[in-house]
Amino acid sequence: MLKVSFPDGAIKKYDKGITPFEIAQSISNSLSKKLLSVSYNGKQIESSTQLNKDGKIEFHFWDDLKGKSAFWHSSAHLFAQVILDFYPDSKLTIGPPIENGFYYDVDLGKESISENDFEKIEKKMIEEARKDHKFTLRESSKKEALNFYKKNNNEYKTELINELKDEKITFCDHANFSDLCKGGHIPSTGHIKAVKLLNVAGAYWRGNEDNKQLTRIYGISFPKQKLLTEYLQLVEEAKKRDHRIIGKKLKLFTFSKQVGLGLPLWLPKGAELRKRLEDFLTKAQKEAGYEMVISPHIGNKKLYETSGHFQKYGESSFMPIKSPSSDEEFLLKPMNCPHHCEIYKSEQWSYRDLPKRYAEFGTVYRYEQSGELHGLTRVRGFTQDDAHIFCAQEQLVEEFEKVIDLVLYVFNTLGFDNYEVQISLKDKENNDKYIGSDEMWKLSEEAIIKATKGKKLNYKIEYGEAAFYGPKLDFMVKDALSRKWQLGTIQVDYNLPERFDLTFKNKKNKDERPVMIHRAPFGSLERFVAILIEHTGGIFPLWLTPNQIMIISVGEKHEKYAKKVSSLLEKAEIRATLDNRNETVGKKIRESELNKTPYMGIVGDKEVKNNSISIRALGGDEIGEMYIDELINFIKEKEEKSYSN
RNA sequence: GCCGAUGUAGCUCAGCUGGCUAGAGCAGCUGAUUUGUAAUCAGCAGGUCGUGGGUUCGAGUCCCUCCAUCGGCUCCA
Repeated sequence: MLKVSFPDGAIKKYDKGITPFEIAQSISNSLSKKLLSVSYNGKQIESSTQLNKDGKIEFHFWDDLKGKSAFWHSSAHLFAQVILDFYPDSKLTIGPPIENGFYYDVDLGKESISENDFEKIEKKMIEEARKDHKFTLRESSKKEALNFYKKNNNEYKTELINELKDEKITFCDHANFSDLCKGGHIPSTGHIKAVKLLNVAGAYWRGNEDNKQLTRIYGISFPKQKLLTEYLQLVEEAKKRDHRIIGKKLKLFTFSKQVGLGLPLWLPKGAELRKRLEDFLTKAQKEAGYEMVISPHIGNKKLYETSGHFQKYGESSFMPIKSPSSDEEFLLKPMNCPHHCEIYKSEQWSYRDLPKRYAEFGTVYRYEQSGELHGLTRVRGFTQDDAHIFCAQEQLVEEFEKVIDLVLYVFNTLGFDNYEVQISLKDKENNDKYIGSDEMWKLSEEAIIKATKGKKLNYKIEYGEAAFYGPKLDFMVKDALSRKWQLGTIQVDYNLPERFDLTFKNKKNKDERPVMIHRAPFGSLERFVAILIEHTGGIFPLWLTPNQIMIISVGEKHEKYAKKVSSLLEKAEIRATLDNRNETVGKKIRESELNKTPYMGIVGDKEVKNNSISIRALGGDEIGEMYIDELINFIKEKEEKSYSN
């Protein structure tokens, strides 16, 4: 007999060799029909796998992540089967489930595929799905597996098989189709009721630019047609929150071909909003012991040779600027750190002076590849809310923790609660991508991990994501379409202090090398504003919003009073805009709504008579009639509350 | 940089398989209207159809080049 325990704590006995599917069936028939996948002792298995050891069972359905991932993984198999029907000479590579759906990378050889081909593939997939083919896992030897892929010269699968350490290899079969696979499928294709292929893209084999580019097809599938419709609607809604669209509508920023690609132009409303963000951070930084510095937009090439940035990025960046009279060359400042190192060097420091914390809203220029540019999130000229902290080794972890506090304070105030904390370490296989000794790297990595643990953050380690001079702690936030962007970043650096020969006098009056922390809570103002727009849909907190209240006059005879109200508000430092146009009240309200103005104040006969104003909130809520000083207090109070922590 | 798609007025879009002076709404300008909680009415003006080439009697429409944008890949100091 076999003892199986359930998540609710119940333990039941079954005959050996029973399958999870049969267990589900024994509980209820409807349960087994919904069953998509199973974990047994923590490992995701097939619902048809015979159980021979005692263990803990967990059923997965559509509403949990493992259920979905089995569903999409299996859909990728179905896709692969159909792709081979239409393109028999193509070579399959990998096809994993992702956060929303799945993709499959295929080498189509001479063929190509476009979105016009999607419909026939989707149709065929559904046709095949309806035949309710069972997914079955089959063991095979390495040799057999290699032979199988030799037949169609699939060098990709061959490479994958050769890398597998196990002699036992598994295939997943359904219908007449087999794919190298380690398991985790839904019982049969019949569960798949709706399929949508989303887009085609090029993707390099194993993510390496030097390898062949394969065709990647993204798709998503559902157990009900209705879920697909809902999903597509959700995506449509999300697209409306695109910062590029809202930024245009709200007149926050623009781009001009004449000025240059990836060089944002901040319009008055956007510039003011950005200034408020800067002021907010400046205040927080002052309280945290930072000092503001300012450095120029260009720097001598030698400066970046000293820092090592030129050797690393010189070729792929804006070309040096030559001066008319000498051989000197200058670079557009691609980062602020070397400048801040020189600022540190301008004086002698004692251990008593440390830490020194230099902050600057430093505008930098980087030549991003053309295919990389993306609204405000990826640009060629941007302003970092940069700071560099120079401290003694024993201060490092505490300083790092303080920076974490600052980043979290910024995120909380702006309502970013859905962020991922990522420790970005170096790629151990590719040591030549990095500078600095192993010892320095070890110290830096330890400090970051220690501080992150000290702050009890839930973190994830990513290898190969470090900067070339040191590891980072990155705060990743998703945009409207779930793409992850690095906003806040904190980095430990032993390299630049070495390269710039930075020192301070320690207690024993000996020169000691400081450690450097690079940090930017926003990351860059551009990217931060972009993500903020996508999170808020353009409805900014009251303290940040471009226009706090729109004063709307009903008719011509109220214009004078409206003007008076608006100037009273402005005197009280409330951002009020007057709409005295010869338009209907309905139209003025509509436009104010579309501009996401938080409040509207209507003035007509009644208000002129009462010396008052009638307030309506964005979205239509009636707040009521109040006197002007009441309104001022009301807005001030709401503004205070709009800092969300 | 690479793969795929797209590119028509300031904005959002229509223009079928190539056929006479390229359309609409919004925005703009002018005039009327003086408005009470999401679009008042009328008139006017606005486009070398992304660029350069080609096919054709004829190209917004077909083909090629380049540029840009969008979705990915790679990259991201």
